[in-house]
Amino acid sequence: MNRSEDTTAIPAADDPSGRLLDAAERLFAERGFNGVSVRTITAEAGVNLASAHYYYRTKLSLFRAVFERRVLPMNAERLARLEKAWPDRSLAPDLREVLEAFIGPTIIVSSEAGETFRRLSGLSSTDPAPEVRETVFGLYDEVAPLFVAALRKIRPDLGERDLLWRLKCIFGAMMFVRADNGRPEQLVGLPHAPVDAEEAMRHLIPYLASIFELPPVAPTKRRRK
Amino acid sequence: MNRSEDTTAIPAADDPSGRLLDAAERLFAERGFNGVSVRTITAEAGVNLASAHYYYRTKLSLFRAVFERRVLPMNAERLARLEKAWPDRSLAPDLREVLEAFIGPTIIVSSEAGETFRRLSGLSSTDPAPEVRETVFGLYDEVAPLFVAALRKIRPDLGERDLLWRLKCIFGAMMFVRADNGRPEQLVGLPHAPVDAEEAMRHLIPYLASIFELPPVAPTKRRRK
DNA sequence: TAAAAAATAAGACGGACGTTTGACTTTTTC
DNA sequence: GAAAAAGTCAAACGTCCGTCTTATTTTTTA
Repeated sequence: MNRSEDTTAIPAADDPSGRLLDAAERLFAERGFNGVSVRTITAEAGVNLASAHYYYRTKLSLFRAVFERRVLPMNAERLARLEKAWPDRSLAPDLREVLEAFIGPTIIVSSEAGETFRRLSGLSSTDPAPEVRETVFGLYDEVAPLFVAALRKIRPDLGERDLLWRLKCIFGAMMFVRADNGRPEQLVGLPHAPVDAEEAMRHLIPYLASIFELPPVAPTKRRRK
Repeated sequence: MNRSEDTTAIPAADDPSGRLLDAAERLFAERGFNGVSVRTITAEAGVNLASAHYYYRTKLSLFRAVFERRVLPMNAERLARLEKAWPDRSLAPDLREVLEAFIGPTIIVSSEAGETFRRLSGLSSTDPAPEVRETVFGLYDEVAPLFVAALRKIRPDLGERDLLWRLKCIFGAMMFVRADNGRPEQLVGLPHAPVDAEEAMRHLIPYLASIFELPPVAPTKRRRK
């Protein structure tokens, strides 16, 4: 009804396909892929149900479109930052710069619609539906392996298991911050305010760097029975 | 059909209500609350559809029952360990012991059905459906505040924001490990094997302890415009 | 302005969902 | 062994789902 009031997302023109993207992003972020119906999305977007099919064919490809709109520029930014932090592949880059290149764009995202998308992508990486996770992982495949390669270069002394477990901690913290479920705020008695990207980076980088800089975890020798 | 082959969960007798619990746990862990229908659960359990209503009234209360069966003993174990690590509340407990008390039981869980439940509870803490998250959070309310209190006692010098962000990292890593989505394994080129609880603790404890032992993050001074 | 293309609309498709009913069967109780 | 309780069952309730068809309207093109 009100044409200008609730277009929170910046990109996408004010045509039906763009309004569908915006509405879908907002609703998927709140309730997840399977928690929202196409009907709800079209109603929120103020377009006819059939338009969703007309522009995006299926619900999953609408979801993919929502994701691609944000992830593709975000990945470009991550790659650019990583390139800058690691111009010479034969030399080890600086750990903090690599972490910033990898995590920074995912926290900031490229517009004020970031808050919504951040939540969505945090949710989706552990979405119970396999097709959702696969869609999301696929879109990160362009950057994530390079990040792992950089970490390997920084710590060639780490075994595969050590690398794996440090990655789990880094991804876990990153995804949890992005999903922003409000639980930690509830537990320390603070209000659940939107993530402040600058503050997030100020904490995340040293915390995650400290994990990665630890000496290798000695594997427990096979115990004698 | 085969009575003894696939009773993965230890507790719950082999009666319909127990078989429902087992089937529900397995299926919820695979596909999430909204990804499984009551019909699928009853079929997997080999009981009539109406039995689900007879024993548990609603799908959500079946979910809650699944959760309570594991969480209540797990919380008891966490409380016991925390009590042991922190007998005198006026003294600061040892950080690693507190982390072990809090995280250990969630990784190990009390039976070989732990693998299934671990995934389920990792998934559910970021489930898109609010009623699911609330159910889960509610069950952790008995222990989580005590854990935060212990952390405060260990580091009284930390400001609220520092505590908050360290909590986010700790919870994030813990939940990510429990959800075990296989992504890190994929990225480092290792097979996605079930979590080895001993190995998990060997890595998680020093990693998360190192985060918590960092000096306070200096808040950036309010910048002049 | 006529023809072609694009967009929008209403509605129905078959199916799955959570939940409930009411009749039937088994088990328990005395 | 009769009465009561507990458990099981098939069937249906109303609702919502993703998708698609077909018709109509609007816009573009020539």
